Amino acid sequence: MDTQVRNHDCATYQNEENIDIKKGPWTAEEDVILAEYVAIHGEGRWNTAARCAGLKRTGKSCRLRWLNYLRPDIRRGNITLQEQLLILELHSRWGNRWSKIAQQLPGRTDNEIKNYWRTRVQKQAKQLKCDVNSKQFRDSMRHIWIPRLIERIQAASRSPTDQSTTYSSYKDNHNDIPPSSEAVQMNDPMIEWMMPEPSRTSSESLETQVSLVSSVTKYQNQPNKQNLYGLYSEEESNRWVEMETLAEESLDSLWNQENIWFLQQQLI
DNA sequence: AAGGACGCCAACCGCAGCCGT
DNA sequence: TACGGCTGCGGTTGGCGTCCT
Repeated sequence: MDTQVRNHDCATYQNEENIDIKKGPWTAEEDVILAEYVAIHGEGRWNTAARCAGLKRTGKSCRLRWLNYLRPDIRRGNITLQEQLLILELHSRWGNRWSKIAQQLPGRTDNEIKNYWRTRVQKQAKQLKCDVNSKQFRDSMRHIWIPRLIERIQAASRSPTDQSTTYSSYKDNHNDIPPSSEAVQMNDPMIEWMMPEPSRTSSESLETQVSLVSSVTKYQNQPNKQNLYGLYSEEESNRWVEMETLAEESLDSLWNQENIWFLQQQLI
């Protein structure tokens, strides 16, 4: 295979390049050819790579295959709870900037995060009968999903065998988190505390970017402890309660046994 | 057992920005 | 400055596997 990469007549192939560009799934042989080419010549210059490696693919296709599949530091497996939390947080800040979000999750690709968002998160929005970019959905994410996600991570870190001990008590003490029209601004302190410090670099680990314990502490120390449902009209309050119930019901599908298993493995 | 519905994910497409000539 | 090639990004699609009836 190595000789196939090195000895291919690049100039000859250039003359044939438009004859039959291959599309569709990559074969194992193509993977080996591309991986060996990159190992020798490095990343970049993908059109040249496609030609000189003898791959009947476009440069774009080669780049995508390398970045999303062949790269040695690709992280396989389910999105973990911490990663889910970070994705939710970063998306609330940056929107559909998948590559930027992916930079904060080592080993994850923008494609993977994009797929995760579309298949999991947008599904939740659909179940809540609201648009994924709507204020309602952002509210439910910020006030229900993210706190509960943090709670689950905390619970897992406390007791790997007990995943459900504390959120109900947390809710009992924090049923005062209705949305307000001003509360969902991107510079809202409620969002800010969840974000990595601006001075931190993308090379820092996931764990250092999101201090989960301090996050929960800050969240629980929010000054507004009164039942703010009373500040809203009956219709608005009913809508919020309905949305919260729906979110609670649909939330469980966001995490699965694999995530719990992963967390447990981290704690062993 | 069969087939239709659904979810997931790899891969493609179009576009924009950058850079060298 | 204009142009063409390359790269990267976000949106979309199609195929495959699983689930459900």
